[in-house]
Amino acid sequence: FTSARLSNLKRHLKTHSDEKRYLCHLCPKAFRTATLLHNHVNTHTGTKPYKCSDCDTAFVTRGELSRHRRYKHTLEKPFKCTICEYSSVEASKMRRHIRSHTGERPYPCDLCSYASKDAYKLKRHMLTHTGEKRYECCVCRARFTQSGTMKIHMLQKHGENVPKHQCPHCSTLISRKSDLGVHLRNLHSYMEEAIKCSACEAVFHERYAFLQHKKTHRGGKGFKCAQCSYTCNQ
DNA sequence: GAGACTGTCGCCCTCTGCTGGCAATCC
DNA sequence: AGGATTGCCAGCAGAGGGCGACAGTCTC
Ligand SMILES: [Zn+2]
Ligand SMILES: [Zn+2]
Ligand SMILES: [Zn+2]
Ligand SMILES: [Zn+2]
Ligand SMILES: [Zn+2]
Repeated sequence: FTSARLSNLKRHLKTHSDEKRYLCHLCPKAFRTATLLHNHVNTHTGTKPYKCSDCDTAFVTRGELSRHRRYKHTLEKPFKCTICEYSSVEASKMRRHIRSHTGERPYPCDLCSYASKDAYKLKRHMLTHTGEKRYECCVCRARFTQSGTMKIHMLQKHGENVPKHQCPHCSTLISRKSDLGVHLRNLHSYMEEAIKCSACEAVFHERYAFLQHKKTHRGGKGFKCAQCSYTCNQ
């Protein structure tokens, strides 16, 4: 702790020494100031004097209520990113966001070369070293490392009449959206170097069109050379 | 002193989307 | 029969939202 004024330092030192003269009568905890004790007692009694007028949540302090109202109701976001359109309610969120532009990674892992842009991702990453799987499917008891992974397991394995994703370029139906992305990249993206059909002179820049074309050589209508792979349709 | 207000740190949650092993399918 | 292909799947990282708590300051 550092401070420009000696008086502040003296006051700060008190926080280390004769602290916690205010005792909670409902539990063993103690506090430095009456206000802190008061707020703590409110957590026992559930007393939250500041009620939101637009929903039924309530808070211990006025500041918490006003932040809540910015998040949920007024959507006022005072902190604006100078690089993109993002804005945030809290300054710390903006600092965190800026790192997604700069790529700065201040949270290195002690056990591998990974470094994270925020504390939460590092903490989550550490679970990969311990092997902990803290989420369990309540139906089949399978375990997962992240809650979102379990959620999609629940949906895909135990869900009923889950809609699949229709590929916009062919008739394939795919369960997961991200797997449709893989499908699109593999079969429906433009390829710089063309593929030539081994049975004719046709040339393609899209894998799906190439595979569709190859099927036209099948079905017994073609004439196939017995010595090599040459075929033709006439 | 006791509140009120502000700025900050930290915890934990969700939504999102890519990766690579695996097993089913196809030819 | 056997290799190539490809959706299924869990693992795992990117980004952002919401709240609890507290230190410092100011006002009364
Ligand atoms: Zn509200
Ligand atoms: Zn930005
Ligand atoms: Zn690591
Ligand atoms: Zn399950
Ligand atoms: Zn398709």
